[in-house]
Amino acid sequence: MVKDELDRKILCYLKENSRASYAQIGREIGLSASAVGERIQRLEETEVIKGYKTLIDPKKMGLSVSAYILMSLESKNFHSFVEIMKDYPEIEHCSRVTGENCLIMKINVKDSGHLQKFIDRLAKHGNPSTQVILSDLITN
Amino acid sequence: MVKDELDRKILCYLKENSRASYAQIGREIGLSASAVGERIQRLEETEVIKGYKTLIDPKKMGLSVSAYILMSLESKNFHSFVEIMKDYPEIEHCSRVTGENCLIMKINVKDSGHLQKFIDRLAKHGNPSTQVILSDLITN
DNA sequence: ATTGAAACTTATCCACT
DNA sequence: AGTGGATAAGTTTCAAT
Repeated sequence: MVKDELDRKILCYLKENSRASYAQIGREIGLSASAVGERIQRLEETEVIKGYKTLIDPKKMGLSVSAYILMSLESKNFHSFVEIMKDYPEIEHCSRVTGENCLIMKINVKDSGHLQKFIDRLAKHGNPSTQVILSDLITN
Repeated sequence: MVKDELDRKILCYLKENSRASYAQIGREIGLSASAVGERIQRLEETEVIKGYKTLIDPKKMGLSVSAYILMSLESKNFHSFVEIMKDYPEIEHCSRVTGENCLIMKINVKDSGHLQKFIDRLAKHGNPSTQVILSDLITN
């Protein structure tokens, strides 16, 4: 899948600037644009590359409060909640983690009122524990 | 900054596919490529758009264990640790959250041995509490 | 697996609106 | 603030290696 140093260089470059052109990457690593294109196509097909995302500032979209919520669920509710959760637009990402049916999610909400409503909604299904984000120190 | 529905449509589209061409986005929302380009340039300048990232599967890079680590630090160590931490390649992202000098970070490591070493390194500065990721349920 | 050429598509600039 | 035309740059495909 990731064959050699050139693949790693391409991924390293794309990671931080997914809008870079093949030509630009090629100049950087000493390869023709078409070779870069073919390598990237292979990395996409083998799902080494899982997508190209744009980082948008939630604050500038009117979502001024971000938080991590840790939540444990009863076993019987777990899978139904996971389905319900997919329709919550507040959730930026969510992972299942070790511990008794535990989830960690990152959310973006308008304000503390919205946060409260969101927590109340979660509390119907489990025990959410919230930690509001003060600042992002590292973002890769 | 985000002026109207067209801006929101552009951001919504770019969010999930940051490699889309201006022409392609223009076709989608009924605008010329040059108009799309000008809007995106403005969204970049006003930092509504904070970057274009490629999602790479850590497992396919030989990083088979991912985890969230919650960590509280002593007040006097906090800022020096934040500087040290910036050189840890294992950290994918890290946020300061409410609570006594608390951090939440997401990390990717090779295996459980690597995880142990990493936790030991953190433990010199504070009290890390680790939750290994079993699966990603939502990724936006 | 990489190159370079050909054919096609896109980006960027600018005059016009 | 958007359009459309012109030009430079980029993408994609493919034969050759």
